Amino acid sequence: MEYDHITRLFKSLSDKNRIRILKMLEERPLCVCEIKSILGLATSTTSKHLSILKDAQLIFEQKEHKWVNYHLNRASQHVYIKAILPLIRSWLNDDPIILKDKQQVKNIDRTTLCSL
Amino acid sequence: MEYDHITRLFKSLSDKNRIRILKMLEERPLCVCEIKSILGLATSTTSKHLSILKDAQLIFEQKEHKWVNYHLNRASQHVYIKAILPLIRSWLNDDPIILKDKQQVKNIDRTTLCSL
DNA sequence: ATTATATTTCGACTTTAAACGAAATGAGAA
DNA sequence: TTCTCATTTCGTTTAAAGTCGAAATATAAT
Repeated sequence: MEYDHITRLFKSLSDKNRIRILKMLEERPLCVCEIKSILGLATSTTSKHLSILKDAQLIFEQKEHKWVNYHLNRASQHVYIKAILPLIRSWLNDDPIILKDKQQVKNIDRTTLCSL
Repeated sequence: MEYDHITRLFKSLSDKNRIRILKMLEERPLCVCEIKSILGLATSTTSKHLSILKDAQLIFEQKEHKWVNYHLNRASQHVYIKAILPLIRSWLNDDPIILKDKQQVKNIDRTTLCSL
């Protein structure tokens, strides 16, 4: 059923932490431990959120050295993703939490951050 | 928080019965008992789904005689609704379940349907 | 190979959501 | 007012989702 895709996509977008992740990824690709420390969640929880976003094809992963970088799937040819990502991109850009998250993305350094 | 609106909107879209309701409402306004009999759900469940879609501002209600008609909120000036409704409108139009639902919307008569 | 570390998977717990039937509400009709 | 009937609200049950910590996996550095 085609609308199983759609409900899964919308479900992946129905959690505030996942929206925050997507907005952070607009700045640059991020690894799990960077996202985890900005959101203040457990590593396992963060990983789960990322797998949900990946299943919905909103993001993809790319291994680099010892990290797994997650990227926004901007080049997707999937009709739903092509429609939704620009909407997310245009929304929430004045939200204080989103602004703070993005600022942190600019300031953090994963090499010092992740070895805790 | 602004993204509470967004997550509530996406959550309202993350259920297949609510997607079916929105697609049915593209045909014409419907009352609870019409929707209930097409979806095959209990009246109370159907009413709950409608209240969730109403809270998300995707639909609105209008009382007429003894029925409550639910309408797609096509004239909404809300930026999220203005963006999402046309997407839903353009999606799923070849899905067999959606097609069957819309056909039923054309054929049913609420006066005989609802007095059971 | 062994160690270190980033991430995922697993198991448990808590919260939230979907579903139903029954009872309450509210708006015509008699 | 009283009755009828469409809808909503309430209480309960079941299923799904979010969270954590611990264990397992995978990969880089020593």
